[in-house]
Amino acid sequence: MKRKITLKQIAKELDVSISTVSKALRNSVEISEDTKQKVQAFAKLYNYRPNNIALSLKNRKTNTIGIIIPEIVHHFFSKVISGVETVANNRGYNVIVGLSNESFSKEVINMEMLANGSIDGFILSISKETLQQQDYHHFNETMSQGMPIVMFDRVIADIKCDKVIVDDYKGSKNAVEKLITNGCKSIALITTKDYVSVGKLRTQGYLEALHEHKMTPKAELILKIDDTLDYEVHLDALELEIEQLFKSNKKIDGVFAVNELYALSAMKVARKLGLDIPNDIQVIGFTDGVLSKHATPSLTTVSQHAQQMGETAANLLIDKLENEFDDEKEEEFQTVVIATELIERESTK
Amino acid sequence: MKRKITLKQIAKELDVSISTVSKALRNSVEISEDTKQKVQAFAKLYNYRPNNIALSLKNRKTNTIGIIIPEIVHHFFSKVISGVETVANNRGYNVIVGLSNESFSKEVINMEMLANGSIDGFILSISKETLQQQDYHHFNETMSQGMPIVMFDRVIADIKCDKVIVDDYKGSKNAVEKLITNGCKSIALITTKDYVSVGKLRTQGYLEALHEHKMTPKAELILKIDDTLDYEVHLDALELEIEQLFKSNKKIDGVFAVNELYALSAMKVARKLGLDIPNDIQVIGFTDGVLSKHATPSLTTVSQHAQQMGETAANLLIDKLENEFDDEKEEEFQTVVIATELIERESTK
DNA sequence: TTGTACGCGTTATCAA
DNA sequence: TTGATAACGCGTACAA
Repeated sequence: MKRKITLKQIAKELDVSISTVSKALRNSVEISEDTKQKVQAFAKLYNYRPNNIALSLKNRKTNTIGIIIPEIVHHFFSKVISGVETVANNRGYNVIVGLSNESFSKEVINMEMLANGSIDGFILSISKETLQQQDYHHFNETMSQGMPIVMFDRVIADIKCDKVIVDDYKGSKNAVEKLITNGCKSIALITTKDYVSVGKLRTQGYLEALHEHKMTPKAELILKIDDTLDYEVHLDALELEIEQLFKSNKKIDGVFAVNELYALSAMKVARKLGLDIPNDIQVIGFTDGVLSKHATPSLTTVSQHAQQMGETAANLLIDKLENEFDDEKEEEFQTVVIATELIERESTK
Repeated sequence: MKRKITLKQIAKELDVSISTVSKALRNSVEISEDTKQKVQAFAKLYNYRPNNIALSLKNRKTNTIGIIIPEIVHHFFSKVISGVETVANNRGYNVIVGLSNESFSKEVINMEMLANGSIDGFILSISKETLQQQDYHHFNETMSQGMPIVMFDRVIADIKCDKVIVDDYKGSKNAVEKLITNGCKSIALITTKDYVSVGKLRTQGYLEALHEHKMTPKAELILKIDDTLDYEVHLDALELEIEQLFKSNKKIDGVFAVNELYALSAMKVARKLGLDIPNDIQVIGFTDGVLSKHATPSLTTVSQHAQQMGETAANLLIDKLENEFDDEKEEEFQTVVIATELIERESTK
């Protein structure tokens, strides 16, 4: 078990100084051809590679970006990571992953852990608990230390940083309009509590679509789910609530759900009640997931282009990292909006 | 924009030496109470945290583990990461993720990038291309440099390192036995080409189960899919092949598929051909995925306990990292087998 | 053309 | 009780 070879060892072996070796390997004109050849051959033989950590320390730059997400076992987030990773790798960066598990304290701890020199900047999506508590000091502190943050999907308007979001509002509006165009007269909405910003925006899109088509929103058609519950319990409760909704509003002929699971649950309950999809009831979900594609019937959804969100976020962050010259200028932050796309499948006519 | 504060700056501010500050912060008995208090208060005020990179360089230990997987947008792999991350965080480690995208060269490049000091050890699952080319030099080189590797799921018997695998053989055998017990007389197998070790083992389990129940395996009931194709093309081709299989073997009353997608496709085709599940045909898949749970009918599967695999791998790796005292002793490698579990749902009787 | 010295931030050892 | 020094591995300005 031989340790990785260092400049020092090469220098010793070849009986030259460390800096000579360093220069020779970087093909400096200061060094004679002879020495260069000798050193380079030796380095190649022993497969010399500069130590990243030493470089990071010296350059005060790690070439690593940290990504903090609420959950990794989730198609949307893993797709975002995939996008980040692709761009990061192409531009010479590594990606280090932290999971908040939707917990405020884990989010804080993870960020502190990484902020102490391990990374150059963050890409993150805020945990539900943080959104609820509305405690954002850790983001501001991180940035005040000169570490840039790019937020995606779950963002906060008040925080000054780059952001990548989806046009939740417009995407939802389009989806609901699609249902209206398809002839739905009584459209239910299955959404989350309002503190999740995206849930709120998607709800607004729903309302606006109804409004524009002179349809009166009815409170009894809007189901706001408390998604802080344990997953299994949540799912059962969800189905019960949806069943209740359908039973007390027999006229429902369209459902817009703000995520994939809600949409699938709606389809399941509808089937159970003997309703045909899409003839009796049409359903649209909001997501990029695999479930939609393979469901029976397959689910029409608003696609978020998660991969593209990740790529965009990574580019924004790396651009910022590599353009620190404008230190004096007032910092400018961008918010990139990724267009959604309605993917029509079998759950709509 | 204030940079993170360092020992040096604190020392300068308080007009003491760097080493005094360092010792005071670590509560050394060498330092007077007075000085300690002064230094600690100041450090707290400025939120001092030791720089990880400097520590890594000094200690030659990064407290970071690298995980290389073929694909992150995949329920199984993201669950493994989740397991790794949980254990790693609890034991004071960070996780840095590299994706091979099933490509040999990306796997090599990613590993080289991380092996140059960024991490202390690897957890990985081998890419398909690597398995096909059977070129494993990068694993051996990495290990010969003293960097431990723990492989999971897709492993190679010849490589000497710790491994975490699932009892693919037994899991498959159990699944097929379940079908037999449930009365299936003609059981089809949908599997991958043999170079994917897990595909091979699962095929063997299938054969053994038939054998033990004195059923003769028939070549025409075994469908070996070439899964190197592009995903979309692959899926269409897959369904065609399955349809062909069903049409030319009308007696098939049971299907065992080595992954979730194959199983779902089988169900889809069966439905299309007017077969009822589970009455006409019973289906079992092999995986941990979400699809199985939410499919219609929900799919009986062999669960791999991906999360547990990740946790086990992380513990193995960290144990090894923290027990390097037995340098002289012959290194011992373990292979931990995680038991599978048959999760019965609606696709079997 | 080569080598010395320094600094990145930290800790450990030894000297004062 | 405190401080100076060396070392981790590297690159570079400057001296020889």
